[in-house]
Amino acid sequence: MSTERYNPREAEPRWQKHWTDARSFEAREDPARPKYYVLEMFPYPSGRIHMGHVRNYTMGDVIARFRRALGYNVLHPMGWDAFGMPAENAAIDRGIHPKAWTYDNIATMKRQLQSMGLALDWSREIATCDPGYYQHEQAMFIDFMKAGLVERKVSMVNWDPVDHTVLANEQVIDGRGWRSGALVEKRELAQWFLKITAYSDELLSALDGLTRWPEKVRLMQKNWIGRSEGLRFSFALEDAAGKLLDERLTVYTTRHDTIFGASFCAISADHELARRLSADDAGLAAFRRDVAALGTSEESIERAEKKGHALGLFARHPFRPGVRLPVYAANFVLMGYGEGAIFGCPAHDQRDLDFARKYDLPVIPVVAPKGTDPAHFTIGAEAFLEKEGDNTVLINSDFLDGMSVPAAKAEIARRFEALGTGERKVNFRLRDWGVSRQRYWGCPIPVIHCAACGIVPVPAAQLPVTLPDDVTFDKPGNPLEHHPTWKHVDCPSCGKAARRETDTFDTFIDSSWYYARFCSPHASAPVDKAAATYWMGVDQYIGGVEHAILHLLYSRFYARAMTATGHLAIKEPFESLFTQGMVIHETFRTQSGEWVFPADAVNRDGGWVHARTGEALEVGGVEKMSKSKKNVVDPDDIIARFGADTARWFMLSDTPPERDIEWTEAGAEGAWRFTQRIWRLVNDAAGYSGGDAADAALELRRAAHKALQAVTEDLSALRFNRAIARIYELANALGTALAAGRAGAAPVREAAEFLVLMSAPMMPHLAEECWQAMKKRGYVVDTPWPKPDPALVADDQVTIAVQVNGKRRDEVTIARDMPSAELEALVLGLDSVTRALEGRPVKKVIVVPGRIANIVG
RNA sequence: GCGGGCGUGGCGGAACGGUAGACGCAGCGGACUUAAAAUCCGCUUUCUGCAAGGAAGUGAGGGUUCGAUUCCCUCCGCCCGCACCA
Repeated sequence: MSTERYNPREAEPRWQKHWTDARSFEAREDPARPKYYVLEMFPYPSGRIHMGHVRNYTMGDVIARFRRALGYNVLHPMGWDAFGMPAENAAIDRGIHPKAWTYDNIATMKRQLQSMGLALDWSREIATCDPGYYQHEQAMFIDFMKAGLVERKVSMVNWDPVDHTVLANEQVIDGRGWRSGALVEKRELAQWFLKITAYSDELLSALDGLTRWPEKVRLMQKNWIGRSEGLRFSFALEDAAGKLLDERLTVYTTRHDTIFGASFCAISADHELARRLSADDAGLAAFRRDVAALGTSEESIERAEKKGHALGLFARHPFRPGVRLPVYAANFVLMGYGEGAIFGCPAHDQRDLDFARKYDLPVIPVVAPKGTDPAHFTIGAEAFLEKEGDNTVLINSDFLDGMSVPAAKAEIARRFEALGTGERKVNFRLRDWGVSRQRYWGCPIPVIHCAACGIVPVPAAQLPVTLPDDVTFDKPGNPLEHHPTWKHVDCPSCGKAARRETDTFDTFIDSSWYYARFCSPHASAPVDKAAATYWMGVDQYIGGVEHAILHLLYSRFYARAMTATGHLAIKEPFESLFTQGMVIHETFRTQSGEWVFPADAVNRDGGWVHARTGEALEVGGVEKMSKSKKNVVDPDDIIARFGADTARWFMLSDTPPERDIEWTEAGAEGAWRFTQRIWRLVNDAAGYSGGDAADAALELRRAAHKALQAVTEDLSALRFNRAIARIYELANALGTALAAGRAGAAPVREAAEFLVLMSAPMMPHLAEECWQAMKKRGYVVDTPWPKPDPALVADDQVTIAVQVNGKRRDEVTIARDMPSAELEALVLGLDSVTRALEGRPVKKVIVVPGRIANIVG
């Protein structure tokens, strides 16, 4: 029968309006129903959505619609991570106010997201730059202060000279600012810190409970937190003349077993002792400047040469009377870890060995493979590092000789503890979270600096501290600092003139609790307890793996801090995490190396040329879509050409969701053809009046129920690409049945209905349109997910392979419940088996019911 | 350097230790059409054979097993994370 083509341009906005008018996706707490909270990482309003957003939000939407059909009360909200530097950059570059720029972008991107037909509860929309949102952030910060989770300290910070701001360690990548790409310098500033390290152990151990997180992400967080068990102890110090000093030098080590191999001590250039001594030591002062200049720059990435400056002090070996170790300031010792001081054991640490060779210090091996003669065990250019499973013993180590490494560690720890100069200590790589930023477009830090009272939190009644709108961006640095009046306030405590904090929060704070705010976006408290208790935690969180450490670790910390201050009652915010792959695309460039938009590249006679200039083009690699390489495809264009359903379908087809997906024109056209194919099949099925041969009907019903079973399982497990393959199979089966004309109207309609309902999470507009074409009552969006009939899912005839010595030689179709003995007799009688045996006697027959029969001969 | 992951047709990819290559894309052939588009049907791992069939085949090599893409070991290649953390 002839049917008009399905026209998404007309149908999609119509259904979007229907869902909005019917408030289909507005969520309300309902204790009687099981809840399901699905959340995708909210976007930064950069201007327009890109294909990565399309993929991310489509996945979340499929889950939301699928869970809804399964009867869950689904919460699926959306908002904007709206503070951040690009808004200020736009202000600086183009003179647009950050607020105007941000809200314009939000309007554009909201329209784009709506055109995708997402099942979102827009009534819960939040923007982090809205005072209605950030006032709660400020209130909670003050609560955190009271709970001892906030600290102000002078610290060495990473200064981004382009953005004029401080970066967290995590925002420094290869010595460069994560956004500006500028080489980062070191500076000292008074900063606000959130004490995430108070939860180091907890954040680490709780990872074990996150069984529905990717193993990879858990491992990355584990390494980031970096727990190590070691010993902290102190050396007695003496001067060059051997006179004992009052001061002792405290070091941290995990290799206390190698204490007898120690040949020097080294402290960080930023160590308090080094600072003090540099006052009277010009050489040391110069050395400290050199180290600071190197900072986190490229040279250190390329493993700068180990360098030190002798302090003229000596550490007395704790177990070797008369032996003393020279103390250096060294460029490879980090102030931020342990005590900022170490003892060097060159034989068993490559850094220490490099250092010892340069300064001609002794190299004494103290650990060697069992059975090695200590007299002949020497160290060359490489330190001897233990590998797991090595069978080693201590040598050259006095009372430790002959012990294993763990036994030696235990003995040394015991002796230090007995002496009272050392203790076992667990250390973490994780540092406290510096949250101060010298920027305008962020949440103001709600404190006041008073000459008389010191730091005074802004009283609750005076919150929010809102950003002034009248700012200028004509000079570098923080506009809040330059503002004529904003920072001048009276001290809430003494009433005298005081100064507002002009720093704003790291935007990672904004995104560390938005998931909780979505539970009650209009509540007067940061979080409504009842709402959060009902909705939290997030049942399925979806986003890019680039947030594996920062955002996810901060959010885990925030959930705990909020719980500690009574705002929440959970620990882990995200029960299940899924990290989706990127969208990649072919690249094209001209002979002169300029990138060309794929839309401008045309294939002519087997080669690629520029559509307008005709210039020959080179095909580059398939890479992540990026504006700089111009290999981008605009979602608006795709939706205008094919409709949202096609774009959504393509994003889920073929490639597993965790892998990178390549956007191809051919693939998009394939998805488009399939939307039309479903439309035709459904229309044919709706008017079907074919025969009703029982076997044909049963075959189609089986195919439909099997597909339903498989798609249900695949969608539950987020295997979208497999679910789609199953839907194709059912479409093929239905097409075959329609062409044969023997299946009967009821089975055909059932198959068509399943086809529509199963594809609805991916192609919701088309599904509604098909539902109407089939004259079904109501709407797909309100229709429960069908249940497969187990009797139809299981075949009663099975085809099993017949193997001889593990090689497939034949196949037989038998009743599913045929007894093994009967099957054995059957396969032994096959000609193909007799031939393959070549006269050998049968030794054994292995029968796996329903799968295989293997004859061993 | 340390840690993790991945290698399957021309391409994206399927495959509870049990018939490798489902499904899609591309390609080839055919039907419909004045023609094209659209659509529908068929073929499509390689080698060999007229065919029935046979042989090889999941990065390479070995092992466990009646049977290995799947489990174990060694190596090669690619990707990602951390990177002086004592």
